[in-house]
This record gives sequence, C-alpha cells and structure tokens, in this order.
Amino acid sequence: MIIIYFLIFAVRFSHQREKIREIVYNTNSHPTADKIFLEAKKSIPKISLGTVYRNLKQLEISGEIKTIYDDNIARYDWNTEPHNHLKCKNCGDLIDIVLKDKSIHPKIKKDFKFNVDKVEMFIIGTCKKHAKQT
Amino acid sequence: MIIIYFLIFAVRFSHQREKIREIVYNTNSHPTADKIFLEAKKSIPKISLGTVYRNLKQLEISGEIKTIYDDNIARYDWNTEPHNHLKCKNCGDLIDIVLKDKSIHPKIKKDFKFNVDKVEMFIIGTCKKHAKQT
DNA sequence: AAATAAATAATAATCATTCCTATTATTATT
DNA sequence: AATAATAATAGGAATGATTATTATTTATTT
Repeated sequence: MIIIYFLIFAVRFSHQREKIREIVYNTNSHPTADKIFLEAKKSIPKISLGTVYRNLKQLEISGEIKTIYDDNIARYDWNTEPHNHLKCKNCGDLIDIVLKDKSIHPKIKKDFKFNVDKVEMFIIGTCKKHAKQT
Repeated sequence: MIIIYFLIFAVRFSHQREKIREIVYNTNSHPTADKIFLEAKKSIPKISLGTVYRNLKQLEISGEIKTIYDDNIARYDWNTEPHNHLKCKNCGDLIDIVLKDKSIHPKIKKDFKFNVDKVEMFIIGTCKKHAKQT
C-alpha cells in the first residue's frame, strides 16, 4: 500500500514576519528573541513575543535564518553558511569565523563509525578588546 | 594600597552532596539535573530539586564536575578533562571523544587576535546504531 | 552539651519558550 | 469590490528548567 501525503502549507505575507526577517538580516550580534521583539516593537508596537518566536521558527525551517544556542538561550543568525563562533568571556560577544578544515569528518567516521552532519563549535576565550597583552 | 580578601567558605559534609557526586561519577550518559534528582530520591526520598541544582553548581565551581549545554538544557559530566561530544540526532546520545589537535589555537590567535581558553564542540550526526549503511 | 552557621526541604519566583483562542488580515474566488 | 476561506496575530495562560527565599535541620566548633 502506498500512502501519499500532500502537505499544502500556504505561507501568507505578514508585516510582522517581514520586520523580523529584516531585523535578523541587519543585526550582526546574534540577537536573542527578546532583542528582536524589542526592536520590532519600535515599528509594530502591538507585536507580541509569541509572534516573534513563531516566525523565527518558521524562518529557521525555511532555511532563511539559523538558530544557535549560547549556553541555554537561543540566538538567531542571518548567516546560514556553515561557520563557527568565537565567544569572548568578558563581553559575551559572538564573532563569526569560518574554519574550512573538514579533516575531522572522515577521522570521526573512521574512529567512531559516526556520520557527521555538522560541527557546532564555540571557541571560548578573550577577544582583542579584552585580552591582556602577552 | 593593597587589599586582601579572605573568603572563608566552610564547606560542610552533606549526605545529599555525596550522593549527587556519586551519581554523576557513576553515570556515563551526561545526566540532566532531573535525572540526578530522580536517582537521588531512591536513597534520599525527601531530597529536593533545589538541593540538586545547588550542589551541582558547587561541584562545578570546585572543579569536580563539568556542565555542558545540550541545546537548552544543562547536563552534567564527571569528565573534567578537555573533551568534546558527538551527538546522535536519532537517539540524542552524547558520546565523549578526545580530539587532541590543538592547531586551531595559534591559528585563531593569529587570525583574530583571540586568546582561546577552550573549544566546546558538538558534532552532530548519526551514531553507528542509527546510521544507514553507506 | 550548647552555640554557630552551613545545608536542607518546601515552595515561590523567574526566565525563556510554547500553547491556546478569539479576533484580524491576507489571498483566492465570485 | 464584496465574499469566503483560513493563515497569522495579540494577548495571555501554561510549561519546563532553573534560581531565590525562608524556616528548619544538621554538621562542626567551642
């Protein structure tokens, strides 16, 4: 027996979603849902936090943004290309970096029989603004 | 002027803390606070979740255990040596691995003027139990 | 054994996030 | 342009993880 599901999912235009997308795409600091909410409020005063979360999830599903977890809170990133983050323990800033080294993938596959999809890396330390001179 | 602070912090014995330490040290699955709480309850029925969290934090501060964040919940690890985790997206299991390659430290220091303390890496994919054959 | 102060149990509070529902807004159809 | 269908919203309640509060208990010192 063959069962075919058609999931018809009509995504309609919404001003709120446009604004949320615009905010994420214009922010480099990996904002939290709350930051996005406060920013969106400036132009859409009645917007609700639930709307922000719902649309962020939808934008993530459609591949337009990426969610990253910093300790236990979600942050949102316009950069959907594979990349990693430096986190300064002094200022909390997240800095995007691209490490193009893919050599660990085959190594992990060989050593642990584990198929790697993606590597989420948080490199913790002190950024140049806060480093003591060495 | 020289100011010297003596922070006298008398840590007293407690059965609850001993049990919590014992549970973490005998569990390889990176248990959550709740799991530890349920396990501790078996021998200390009146233990409270607050006690579990308070002691886990204290054990973390004293360097006896390590906290890792898996998406948005905290897990606890007896392994305080630098290591990383493979996370299977099917079963959610976390597998400890040690990647001894420290070559990214000087590279990041050079390229980004960023002093690396530690690298937290979550390698997401499918473990051997759940991998399709390739 | 009495005095002390750290640790606890129980519970309230908080914070991020998700869920619920009556209402509103977008889009397709007449 | 009006109508119908239904996706999206605002507002608020609910949830789940974690932290804070406080009266009581317990380990240690005197």
